[in-house]
Amino acid sequence: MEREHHQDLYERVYRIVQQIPRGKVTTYGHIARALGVRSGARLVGWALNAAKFDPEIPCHRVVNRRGELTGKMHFATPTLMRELLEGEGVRVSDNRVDLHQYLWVPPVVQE
DNA sequence: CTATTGACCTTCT
DNA sequence: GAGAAGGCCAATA
Repeated sequence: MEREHHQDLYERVYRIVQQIPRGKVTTYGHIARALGVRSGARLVGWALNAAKFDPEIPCHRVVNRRGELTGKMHFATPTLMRELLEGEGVRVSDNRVDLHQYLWVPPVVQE
């Protein structure tokens, strides 16, 4: 049995982010909860920050619990995240998306 | 090595 | 219902 290292956790985060359907978004808390760490939502942010230059990972589909685009300033341009979401049909108003309409809950990862 | 910060969340007041 | 505090894990100074 392999012990869980942080790299494995990062890999799981990337895997879930890649599974986010186009036109949908999810939150850091849901990803952390799907991974089993209830209060490890900040880790998701760090994981995405480490792979924000990877085009294979749609980091723009991850928002905070309020639906705000808190990570937009960490993209190449401050408006890139919003433009990517709008390009997928997600309506962004006041730097915020409607989670009741676009939220996608990731399945719980079982090992 | 300790202290502070960070793309956050839950719970208590 | 809104606001404050605590907690969690990892990275940086």
